[in-house]
Amino acid sequence: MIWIDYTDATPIYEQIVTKYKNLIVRGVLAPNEKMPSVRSLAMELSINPNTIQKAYAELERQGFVYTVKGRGNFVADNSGLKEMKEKEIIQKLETVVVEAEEAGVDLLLLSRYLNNRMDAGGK
Amino acid sequence: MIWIDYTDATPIYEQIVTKYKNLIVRGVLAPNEKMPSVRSLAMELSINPNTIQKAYAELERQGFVYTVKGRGNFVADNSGLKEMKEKEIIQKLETVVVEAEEAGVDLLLLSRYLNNRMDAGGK
DNA sequence: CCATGTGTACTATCTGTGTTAGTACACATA
DNA sequence: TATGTGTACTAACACAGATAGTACACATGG
Repeated sequence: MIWIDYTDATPIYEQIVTKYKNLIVRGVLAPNEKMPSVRSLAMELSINPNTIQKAYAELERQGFVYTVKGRGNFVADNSGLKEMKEKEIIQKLETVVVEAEEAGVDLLLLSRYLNNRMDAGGK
Repeated sequence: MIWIDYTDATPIYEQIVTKYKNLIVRGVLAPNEKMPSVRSLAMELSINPNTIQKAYAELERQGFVYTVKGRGNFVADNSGLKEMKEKEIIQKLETVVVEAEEAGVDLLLLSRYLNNRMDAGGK
């Protein structure tokens, strides 16, 4: 279902968090669907169970999954998750905008890039 | 001239690199103008000279300053620096765009935010 | 009841990065 | 010659990420 990019400096547990958030927000994983167990996912990805545990704890903290002791982790049923993810992305966009402003780069440059990018993606 | 934000998780030397790149690109620092010495800037910011050295080495590596041994660091004279900074920012925007796509978030959301942001900034 | 699978909580260890501290040396200039 | 400059080291510390191993509590199906 997911994979790890070892050429990416992003910590493994963060990659797992991001990828599962995307799967959940896109609806690939249905609400209340069971997540892979900590041990099985660790086996599948060939990484340490503690790292999976850390990722799951973060997913739960952010409200994307809920945990039932002795049974496993399950996808949360929350229509607000997509909106949360959208706000997260807008926040990152804002960070880029601020950096552009501080460098004296015209935001029109970003706007043009984004528009071209949308045309290219929707072809 | 610059300051360090200790509430920011970004490493000190990276903050210094980013801030001086902005000052140079904006023309606040003129080409061939002398940069603060490693030791004096370390004193001014109350941080270790080695950290400044690391920042200056990075600035030189990226072509924003040049070094004359025994004399100091000086702002590079290169009209392409602004374009380099622009490409760097576009690259960060692209990263956000990819994350949006992976989460199934409509790029129109980003475009609308950016346009509103430009109107607000240009008031 | 019991074996198994589950989450959870520890401790210990290793690695890499960021930072500080201290020393030393070569070069440029007044 | 004294001072200011960049540069190159080594050592030490703190922290984050990751691994390894162990242990315990809970849920479920036989």
